[in-house]
Amino acid sequence: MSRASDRAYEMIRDMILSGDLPSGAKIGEEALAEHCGVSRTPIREALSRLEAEFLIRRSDTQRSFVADWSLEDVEETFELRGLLESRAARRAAKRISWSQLARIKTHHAAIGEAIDAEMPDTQQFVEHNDLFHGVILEASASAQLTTMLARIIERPIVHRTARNYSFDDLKRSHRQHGELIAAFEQHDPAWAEAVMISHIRRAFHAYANAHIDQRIPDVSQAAE
Amino acid sequence: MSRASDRAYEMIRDMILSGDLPSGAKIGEEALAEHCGVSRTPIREALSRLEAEFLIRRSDTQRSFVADWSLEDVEETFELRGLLESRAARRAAKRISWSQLARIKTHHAAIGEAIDAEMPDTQQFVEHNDLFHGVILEASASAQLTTMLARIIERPIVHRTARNYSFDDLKRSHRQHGELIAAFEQHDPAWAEAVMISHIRRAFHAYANAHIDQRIPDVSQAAE
DNA sequence: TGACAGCCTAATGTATACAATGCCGATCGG
DNA sequence: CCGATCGGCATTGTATACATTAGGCTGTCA
Repeated sequence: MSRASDRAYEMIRDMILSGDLPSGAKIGEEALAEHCGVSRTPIREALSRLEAEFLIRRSDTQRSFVADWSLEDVEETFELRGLLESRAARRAAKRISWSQLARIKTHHAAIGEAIDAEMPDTQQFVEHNDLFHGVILEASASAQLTTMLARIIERPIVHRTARNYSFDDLKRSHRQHGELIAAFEQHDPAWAEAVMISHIRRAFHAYANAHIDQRIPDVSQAAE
Repeated sequence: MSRASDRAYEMIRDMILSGDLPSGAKIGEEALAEHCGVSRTPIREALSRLEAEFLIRRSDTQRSFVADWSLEDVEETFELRGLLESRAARRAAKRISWSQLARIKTHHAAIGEAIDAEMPDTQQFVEHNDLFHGVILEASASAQLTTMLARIIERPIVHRTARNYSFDDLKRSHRQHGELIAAFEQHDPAWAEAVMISHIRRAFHAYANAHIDQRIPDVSQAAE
């Protein structure tokens, strides 16, 4: 990630995720270029990627804006993610290797440690949660599924989900991971798929409950 | 969108689909720029889009090659498409309006005419087949599903498809469309979803049978 | 006073020059 | 003769200047 366009991509993405760039804000290439300390060329490349990931949207005349997410959009995202990730789990159950299973158990254990502590270690939870799901994607052996999911997971909602988890949510998530492992050990596609659907569904409701009567992405009360 | 990069995109895509650029061929930006009569800037943009649509693959050092599609890759594509399009059908069944239903019936009738003729009118078949599926996507009311599917389905691929369809294939496709309409009229999500899965699945096997003991020549042979 | 038109500004699209980086071959040493 | 390393060459990454186009502002006319 040493290329300028990659750095620009991460900077802009972080600005959106952190709320520095509020929903609906207009994005000028020139301004971003100056802010990121690069020229417009890598900025344009970064914007393309962000558009593909639905973090920004473009007007009919190619002006860029930070995407604003309605609750319906959020539910759509979770629906799509559940669809793709459950299919990945199904494929993974058929193909997962012994070493992949071993790795997934390692991450499972790490997550267990993270939430067994007095104060749950969210950092460690998120990190190994990503790795856990990453192994499933790898085992699914579908480059296309992997690519499509990668574009969804970068989304703000997915990113913020873990923060909204209660302690019970974290434990339930961990238990579902355990059940996924059992399904993988049995090489049972239907089981793995069902658990994954449930897993993602739960994540959605955790999110929805946390934002029950709020307008969704207004993290940024302080507009510049 | 911009004119030069769009033209470049279409030109390169057509070269790939027509086989002028064979699978695995190396793609140089400079060479393409000269061939398309534009500079490298729009070429790079076109290559990004083509990569997102899996028509181009990039090496670890960003060299571009025409993607080579194994039979497994093709099946993956059909699997993904079936997954997304059946979900679109399910959503559409719940939401489709009377006027959308009317439009879909119009296209259904047009397809019927196209294949009832002495010589099937593939042009008309493909056109209204696109519109038929387009209405379903519209009725699904999911921008994200729509966008993702747009990246999977390349129109020229669909167009090429009709040529590989036997007369019976065309008639079966038409009958399945009729069943989809029935499911929509009943607003029966499960029914619509099931028919769509079957619809896409059958298309895959039509493809597989047509290429049963051939090395996959290129993407343009993919069937719907 | 309101609406339309034309210019002006600002933003995006494209071209080109330059920088950095990977690839390949040639040459030298074992 | 084989392998490794170094250097030139080809290709991609970035910057910048220029072209084009959208959108706003203002002035004028009804």
